[in-house]
Amino acid sequence: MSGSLSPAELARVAERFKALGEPARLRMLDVLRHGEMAVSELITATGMGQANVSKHLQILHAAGLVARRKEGLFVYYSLADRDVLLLCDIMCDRIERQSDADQRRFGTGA
Amino acid sequence: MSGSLSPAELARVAERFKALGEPARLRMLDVLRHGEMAVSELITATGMGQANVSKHLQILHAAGLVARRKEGLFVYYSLADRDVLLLCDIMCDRIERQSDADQRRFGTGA
DNA sequence: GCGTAATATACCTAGTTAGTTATATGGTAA
DNA sequence: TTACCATATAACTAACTAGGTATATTACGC
Repeated sequence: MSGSLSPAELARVAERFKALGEPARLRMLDVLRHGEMAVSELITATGMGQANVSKHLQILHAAGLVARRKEGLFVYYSLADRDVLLLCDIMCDRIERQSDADQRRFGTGA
Repeated sequence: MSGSLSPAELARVAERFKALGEPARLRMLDVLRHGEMAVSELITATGMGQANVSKHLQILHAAGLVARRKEGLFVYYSLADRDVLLLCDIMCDRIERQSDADQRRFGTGA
């Protein structure tokens, strides 16, 4: 965000943030922290439906957040790079800081 | 994203990413890089409708991405902290890197 | 008080999307 | 070939959302 982004650039950045803006997809990324996984493993790990998992994976892949590798019948997905987790970590830290601030502001009920 | 986030935590993180996943809101944040601004200034700077700007500001504020300060008739908004821009910068860097990679892969047409 | 300016909200419409079920695609094994 | 398995996609519904217009709220000056 160096200032004065073109509409096309804004749209691309927004697309990627939007891909992260869904609990189901964040959960899948969280699961993928443990390493590369086949779709069927993700289905088991998340408890989500097969078609739903597949669709979310397409969205994550289109956003460049996960990498894809085919091997026989199976398709293995993994985190595209460490920035993906960095983004989530920053966002989580923000939330922790704001939770702390809220507690300071409203008290913990002691 | 330290692994095994609760559904409530996932929802809160997703809410914040989703707030960033809209070109109009990214544009507003980009404009706010220049400093605190009243709503009317944002309307002028972005060319968006008044109700629309106001609604997007509520979303950004609910996500903790902008700070709000009232002064008389005016309400001034500003970036909540530098992490907001950091997130965008990381995402932009990702896009630049991937654009570079695409150019290397497909050629620049020289 | 009244009028007016700045912002927020209600309401509506059109477009989008998550989740589902059913089906298609691609690859393997017999 | 046929049967089967893993994944992707199509089609549908319900819920959500961006953007607009109209209205409400809030604070100021008179």
